[in-house]
Amino acid sequence: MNPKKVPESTISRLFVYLREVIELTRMSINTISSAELGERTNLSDTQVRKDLGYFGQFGVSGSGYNTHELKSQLEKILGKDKVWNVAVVGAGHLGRALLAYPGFQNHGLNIMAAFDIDAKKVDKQVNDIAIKSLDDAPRVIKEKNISIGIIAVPAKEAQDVANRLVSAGIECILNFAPVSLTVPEHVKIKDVDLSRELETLSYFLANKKNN
Amino acid sequence: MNPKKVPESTISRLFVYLREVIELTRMSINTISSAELGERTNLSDTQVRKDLGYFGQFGVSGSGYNTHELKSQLEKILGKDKVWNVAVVGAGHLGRALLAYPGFQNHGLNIMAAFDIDAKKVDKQVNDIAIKSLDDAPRVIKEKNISIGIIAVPAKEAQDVANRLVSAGIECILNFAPVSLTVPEHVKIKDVDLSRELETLSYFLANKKNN
DNA sequence: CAATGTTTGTGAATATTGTTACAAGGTTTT
DNA sequence: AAAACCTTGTAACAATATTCACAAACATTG
Repeated sequence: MNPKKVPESTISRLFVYLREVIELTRMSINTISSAELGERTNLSDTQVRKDLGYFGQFGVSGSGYNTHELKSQLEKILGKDKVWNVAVVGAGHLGRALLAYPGFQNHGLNIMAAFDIDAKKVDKQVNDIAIKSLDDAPRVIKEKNISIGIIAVPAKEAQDVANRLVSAGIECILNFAPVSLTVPEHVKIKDVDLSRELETLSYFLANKKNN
Repeated sequence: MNPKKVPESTISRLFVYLREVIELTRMSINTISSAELGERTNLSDTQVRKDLGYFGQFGVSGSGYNTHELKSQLEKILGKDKVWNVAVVGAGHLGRALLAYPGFQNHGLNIMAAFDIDAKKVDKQVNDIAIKSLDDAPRVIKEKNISIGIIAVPAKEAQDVANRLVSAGIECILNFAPVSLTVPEHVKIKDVDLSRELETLSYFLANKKNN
């Protein structure tokens, strides 16, 4: 299925292309060149072509890519036809923001459950989802066939939550806690560290001044 | 100040090391080897040494790194002695979660202002910060000497907001909107695209099944 | 329909990032 | 204080990722 190994950065960019191509089809633009698509996504034309090249030949020399075809090809490549069930652990500000975020549905991601250890939060309702005790997680994760877990708890508790999710059968984790989690080989983990992102910006600012 | 160009990924990892080293000093551990530090951060020992090597020689052959010294060196390198003022644009769920996030203060980041276009939200108070009209942004950004802007508005409005921030003098943008923004060369932009992160995970899941 | 202009797809060249290997320097043991 | 042991720092190497460059394919023009 993957003739040559595709870099993760390519996958990430494919989503960007798809987003743009969807916008183009909405605007009834039927054709786009790699150069234009690159311009719209702040990437080079070759980057666009090379990325797409991993998956076949969608373009037409002399005119470019048909946006409708490219859209459906990208959707197929990226598994947009599939739907995954997601659980959010941690019903603090961030967790609740995620529960309320409307974008997930459009991307084949169904938030099916939310968990917290705080008894005061348990059984409260956020956006049609009842917050459940973390102790119920193993059962609910299996019952509802959830395969993606989002960790939105404080750093201290994150490793424990990760362990519970993994032993409940979760295969992918999106981790918002600012710690390096240890998980078994087969579990895919992705860190989103907001402070770190901001701090990187502040490093950039600090060093800009020194020039 | 940068004898060799330092990869951004190195900078990002330095924050991870710092986080770990702070924890170590709290635990009164005074010395750590690159191997141990690597283990704690899920990185290789050489990676650790190479990253630190960009900035000088902090280690002692035979014993490792002094955690206290490493901590203060990293803090200096990463500009943790400096403080930056931040503005959040968009007071929806995400924007409010950011306003409520206690972590920023600890990282030399002061959220000084929040803006929204929705008149219903203007002048409401979130965590001691009054939400102001986006029209006030240029004035406030200059008055309060704000250099980092966080965009937490819907995709459609993001480019307009970016333009306003840039012309108000913002130098760094953390963008949560799922669009590719265009900004002048001198402005540093960082995208945090939650759907994209999750989608990458879902791509991973989709392709796992096919093996 | 030939001539000119575009644009793709991809090998080859380059650049960047990460890993290996090991000499040099420091620590601990006996 | 010699011997055995650890750990750093880095040069050489390997792996990845990106950019260049151009032939081949198609489109457009006169």
